[in-house]
Amino acid sequence: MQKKYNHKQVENKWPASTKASAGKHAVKVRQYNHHEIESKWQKLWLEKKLYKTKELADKPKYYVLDMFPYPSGAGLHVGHPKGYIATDVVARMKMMRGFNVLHPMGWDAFGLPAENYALKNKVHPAVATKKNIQVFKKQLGLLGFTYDWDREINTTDPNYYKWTQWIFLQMFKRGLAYESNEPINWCPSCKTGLANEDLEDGKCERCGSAIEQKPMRQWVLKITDYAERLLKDLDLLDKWPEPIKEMQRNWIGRSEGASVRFTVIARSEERATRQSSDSTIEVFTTRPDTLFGATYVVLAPEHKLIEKLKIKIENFGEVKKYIEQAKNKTALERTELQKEKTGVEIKGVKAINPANGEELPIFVADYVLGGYGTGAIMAVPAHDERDFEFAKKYNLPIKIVVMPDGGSTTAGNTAEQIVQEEINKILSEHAFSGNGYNVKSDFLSGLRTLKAKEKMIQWLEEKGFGKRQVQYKLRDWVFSRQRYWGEPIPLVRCEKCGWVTVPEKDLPLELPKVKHYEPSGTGESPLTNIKNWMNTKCPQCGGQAKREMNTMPQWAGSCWYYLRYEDPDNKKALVDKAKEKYWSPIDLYVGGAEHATRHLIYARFWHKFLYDIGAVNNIEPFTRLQNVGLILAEDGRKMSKRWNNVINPDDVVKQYGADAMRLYEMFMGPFDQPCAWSTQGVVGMYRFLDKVWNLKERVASNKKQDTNNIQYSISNIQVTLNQTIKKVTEDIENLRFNTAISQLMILVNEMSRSKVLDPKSYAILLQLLAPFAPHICEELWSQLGNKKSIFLSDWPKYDVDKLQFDTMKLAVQVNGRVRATIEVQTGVGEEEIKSVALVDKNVKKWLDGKEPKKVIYVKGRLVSVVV
RNA sequence: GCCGUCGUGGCGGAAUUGGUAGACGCACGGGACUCAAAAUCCCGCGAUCGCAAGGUCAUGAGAGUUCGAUUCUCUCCGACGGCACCA
Repeated sequence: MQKKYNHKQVENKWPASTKASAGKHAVKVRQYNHHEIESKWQKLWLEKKLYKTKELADKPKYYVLDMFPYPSGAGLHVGHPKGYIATDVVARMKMMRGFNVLHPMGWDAFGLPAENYALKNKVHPAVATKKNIQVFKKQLGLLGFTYDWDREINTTDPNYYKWTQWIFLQMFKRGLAYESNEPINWCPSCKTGLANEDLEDGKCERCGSAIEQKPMRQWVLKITDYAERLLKDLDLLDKWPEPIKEMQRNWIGRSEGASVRFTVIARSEERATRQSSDSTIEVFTTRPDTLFGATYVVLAPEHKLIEKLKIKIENFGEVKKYIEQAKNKTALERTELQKEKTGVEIKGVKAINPANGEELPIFVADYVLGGYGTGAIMAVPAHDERDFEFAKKYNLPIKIVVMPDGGSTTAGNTAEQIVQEEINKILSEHAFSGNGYNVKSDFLSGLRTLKAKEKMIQWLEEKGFGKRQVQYKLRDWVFSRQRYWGEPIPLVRCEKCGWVTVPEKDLPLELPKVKHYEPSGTGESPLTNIKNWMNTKCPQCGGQAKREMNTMPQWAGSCWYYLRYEDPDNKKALVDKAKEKYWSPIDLYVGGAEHATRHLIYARFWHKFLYDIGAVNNIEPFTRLQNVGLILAEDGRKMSKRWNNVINPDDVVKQYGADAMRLYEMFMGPFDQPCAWSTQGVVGMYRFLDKVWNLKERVASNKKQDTNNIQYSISNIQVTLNQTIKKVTEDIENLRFNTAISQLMILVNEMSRSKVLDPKSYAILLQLLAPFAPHICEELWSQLGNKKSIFLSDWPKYDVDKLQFDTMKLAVQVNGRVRATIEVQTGVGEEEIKSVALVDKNVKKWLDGKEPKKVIYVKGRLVSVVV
């Protein structure tokens, strides 16, 4: 792109006092005026459309993206832009390195917080959102980002959510969206159902209320169908932080094991007769090798078998009472009460252990979860801590079938006493849940745990008692919200046809504009009150029908937004045209680690689905992921209105300038680590920029008498300059901004020490600094006489031959301690260096006449002498 | 409880991945300039002994490998983050 600046608008005034020979105490020109420079260039960049992005065939593309913000009512604090600054630095450097860069921005504006804010302040969410976006946009504008605002997106724009709805429809058509009536997490304060991912310690992630379990009609997305791929493909993401991948692995929670069927019989205690029942209990276990140690079976309170066995159960009243109690516990209570396990025996029925035919008692207990596995377990108290606790409390038998390794015995001929000893040891405190070898296990006895598992699975499969099975902790995604401010779900309920999709041509299905949108709390969406919207015709048969009244959750819009930036006109049906994707996948994605198991899982899920239907051409959306470390307040706490410690970026920009603030946020520490704000730190950056500004006085003019000095300056500075080009380039690529800046400071310090400075070196400094401090560098660049923007210039390259000085200093160690420093010519060979080191007088002193045993030379570093 | 990350001056943090620990910045101390202050510039700045040259001790604690460890191994202590009755 060949853009030219109109320099009529830019006065290149050199300070009157500019003199190449700045004397020792020459009066300094005052600091640079950041107000003037920053607003001037922000305006010019915009006017000249420096950031206008186009698909170009002749340049490699680079797509760098921030997790787009939620435009809250509170505005930005200094922590928000940290990630945006980083992507901006990378974007600017990539631009200068010849890449065609896309660095867009948009708004994730649907969802609970926006709606709650609107309710509280008695404004319509649409109005509040619009206003908040304006504030955010203005604040971001002050920081001089490279956004192409022509590509701005907003998830609440019907033109946008048309495609959110479209994707939902595709999922529905392929059976990935289903209706369910299972109990779900219900927030009594937000008055809506929530997904597992929306909870924090059993509380609502948003408002902190205790979550209840409530059966409710809801739409659920079958993310579990993708569990295996979501897990496996993590291995492909070699540019993701390992901790984030680990968090996703844990969240998906894959475990291998077996499902085992226990036959249920009816046995009355008085009559001791055994009647068959046509029921079985299926359990999931990761330890099929311990099947011989099972001493009872437990059903979750939600287990359907209980109702089915009703007439056979002798103490049904008692059982029912327990189930009711369990139901009334909130998720929080259920986990908080884990110290004390409770349960009730279901009398009149027994389960048959398929391995040995033993009759086992059946319990109902809420330490078994209804939502995981089959909602039933075989209890092996000797080898599971929870079963152990429960068995102790209810005096149930504990049978040891696995022995820990070690001891003098070999598998197969275990001495009875040793076994008994181990048993006593184990039974005194804990279950033994580790691996070992089997005992008292019939055909498994003597086998090591891994082999025993395999053998048992084989046996179960042969006999038809069970099979190999994989389980995930990941649950399907509860996708409907009983709230107003979200995308309407494009489904219609017809009395005859059942659920029918809204035809694609009728999308977007717009959210009706209403006055009252308070949540009803009944489990129905507030949209229910809008009768003329709710009642509609069936698109299939034309009969009476009603719309789905729930809306989509906050995360829906952010699942695919990165694709929307591809399309500046917001018109094309780009979600279904894989081949037209120019920018995807994202080369660098930056955002907070708190999204590890929410947005980043949901988005990967949707992306894989879009891949399956041919809408995108790669299986992972985010090639490289980088986490931003939180900025804490000066007092070390989180920035919050509550603590009154929030720092507003507008104030910082006003006082010290956007460049100083950008520089400081990149310098404060390793990018991904949390760090406390320091206003003094910003002052330091301001001083640094001031130094850079004042350096221009030393840039030699064309006066002849400076020629010698320039030569001197060039040779003196060029090693540092080349080192700096190398380091800054590599550091920005690796997102190690703090060390890049410190290297720039080293260069500037050196330049300040020199009396004159050649314009070329100065220009290179400006180019290297420009991604961090774009305004001041652009200004100084233009003052050097450049007509084109510094960001259209080519990124400097370093000269490999000029990375080292002519001589190098080496440390000499004697027995591991540094005793001397020698200076040698760079090209000198190893043997010569060693002999130079050995004749050094300090080295001789420490050798004390002894002969060195060994002399080690580490290239360019040191010589180590061992005596 | 399980998984992960991390412990370096008064503070934020560097350290080429096993090679002179403390780069760079902040704070602090001294000096120059000034009537004075601010700003700016110069010098100093881990602890300790010494007038000095220089020595000794120092990267959470303890051990180990090595000529040499902030870096690798083991044990322990502490902080932060995630998950949590997931069978």
